[in-house]
Amino acid sequence: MGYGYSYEYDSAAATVTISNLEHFDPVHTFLCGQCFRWEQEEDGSFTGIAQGKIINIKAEDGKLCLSNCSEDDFLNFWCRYLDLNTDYGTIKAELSSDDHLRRAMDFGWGIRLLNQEPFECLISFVISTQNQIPRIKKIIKKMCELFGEKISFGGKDYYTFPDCETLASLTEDDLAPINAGYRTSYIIDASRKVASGEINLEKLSALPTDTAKAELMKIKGVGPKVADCTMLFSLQKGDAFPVDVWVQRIVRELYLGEGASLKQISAFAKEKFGTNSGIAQQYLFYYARENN
DNA sequence: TTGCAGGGGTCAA
DNA sequence: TTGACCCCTGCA
Repeated sequence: MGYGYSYEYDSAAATVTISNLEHFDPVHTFLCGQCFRWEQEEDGSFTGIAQGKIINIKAEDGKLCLSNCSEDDFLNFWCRYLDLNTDYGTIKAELSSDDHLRRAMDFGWGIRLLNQEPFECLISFVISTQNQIPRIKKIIKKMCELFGEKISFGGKDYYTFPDCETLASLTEDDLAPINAGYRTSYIIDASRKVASGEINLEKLSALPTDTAKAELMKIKGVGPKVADCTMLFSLQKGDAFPVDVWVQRIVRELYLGEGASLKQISAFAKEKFGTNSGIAQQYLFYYARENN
């Protein structure tokens, strides 16, 4: 592979075991706030669904174990989803010239930026506005239960994220049971714009970040923060720097002082972290949130 | 028990 | 630039 790690596939157990993988920790990666649907199990492992596939990921003895995973799915999907072929060693070396960031990276050393599915990511962050994580998760879960497809795994039922056509066909009344409040109309607007092709999420990935951002912000309920999150977590825009209250707090405290405006914070990130802004944001965000 | 503030922002005026 | 906002939770 050329990225330091190697893997073994056990076809009888449908398990991929990855060895010598650095800079990856499931707890850091799945709980750093970039995703809402990876569930932590009692044994500390995580179960998640993407592309209609469900796997369990467990870190053990320095190895990473992917259960319910075919070799084909690993190579063609999960590898990219988990961002395993990005060289985090080099990125971290570049960022570590900054003392604050080095401390944040020591703390959240195992964060990787997932390459999530764009539509799910977009809707999830539309739901996240002016909301707290437990409620965000609850709303998304309910939406998947009502409008996704059921998949059984390990004796439990899981649900896929609904596709844009399904959500686009719904009314606000249909969505009332998920209790998303005023975000309900945003969900419908976003779904209809994607389903109709007015917004082509896959194509946005190839556009310059500013252009893609402006496109996304044509959707109701999508402002600068939601657009940045969607681009960073699902459209491979590593230079996107989502500024939420936590990032505002920590950037003001560590770098710019109390008076810094939102605009100044964005400009600061662009200048200081450049193409690595997104990953820098995740380390800072996780560090700020876990340590208040 | 009840009431109130505030939350991973965004919209509309 | 400034309130209002659905709903939920934590805390007097």
